[in-house]
Amino acid sequence: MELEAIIGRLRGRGYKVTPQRLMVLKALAAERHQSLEELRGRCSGVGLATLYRTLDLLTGIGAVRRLELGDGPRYELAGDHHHHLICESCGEISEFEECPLDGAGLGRIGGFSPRAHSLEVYGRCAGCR
Amino acid sequence: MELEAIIGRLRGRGYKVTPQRLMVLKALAAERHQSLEELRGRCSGVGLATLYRTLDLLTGIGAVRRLELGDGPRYELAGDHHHHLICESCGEISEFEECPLDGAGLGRIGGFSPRAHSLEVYGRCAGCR
DNA sequence: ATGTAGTTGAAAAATTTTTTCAATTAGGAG
DNA sequence: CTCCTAATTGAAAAAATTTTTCAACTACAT
Repeated sequence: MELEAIIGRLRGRGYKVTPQRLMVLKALAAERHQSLEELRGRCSGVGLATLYRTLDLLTGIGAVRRLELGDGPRYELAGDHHHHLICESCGEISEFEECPLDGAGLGRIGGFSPRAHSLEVYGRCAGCR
Repeated sequence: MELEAIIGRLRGRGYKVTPQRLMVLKALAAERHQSLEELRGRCSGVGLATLYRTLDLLTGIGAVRRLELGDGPRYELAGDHHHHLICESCGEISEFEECPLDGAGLGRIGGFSPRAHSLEVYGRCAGCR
């Protein structure tokens, strides 16, 4: 399970597995690309500072991705590779899994060696056309 | 010239071309992906609020892109299509023009019709390998 | 030259994020 | 199971960032 792996990674690095951290992880597992406020809602009892600290920690160990999709940061579990579609009309955010870079891939670019990438696509969702 | 086009667009939409706006535009033309502080440095005499307002305005009319590359927002003229390489070791930001999506292109994705996209590549720069 | 809507700077307000610090707790050692 | 200790937490304060307010100013159409 996804969460188990993250918990293992926390323990492996000497971090404690606290109820607060578990709560944040479960909140993240419940839905993708959530804003801080949404996470707050799902993590009642977890202090604001702890929420920030936990997201920092999880981002640091690669368990969480911090997104900037247009209005304020969002967070999601970093588990699977996918990209975001942002509707410029209604603001809806959706995902797609078929990475357009899969085929072409990213070889060395100049002297730069890629490790990861993020791709955001802006346009209009089905509903808004 | 790039700036002329933007100035035209401002006028066309009923915005005034003020010395402050020109100063911000020239600052943006001087270098890519600048932080607010860098822009501040190049725009002496321009009030902070005006700088924010101007960047907002220019972003609104599509003349400027606001970037989120890792630590704090950055801004650049939206003129040409390019993407960013972010070195995870030293933080250096560089660009590349050859868009990997050029060939494959982005057709309709599900019901979503793409208008633009942004791609950021994280890895290690030549110097850090 | 004039009038006016748009613009500006400075300060205040609002928002967001980080830090501080005393109290609490997870988890290893015995 | 109990103890111990370093890690963690919450609340409040502080810091950083962004937006708003408002009176004075100015670009530019007429």
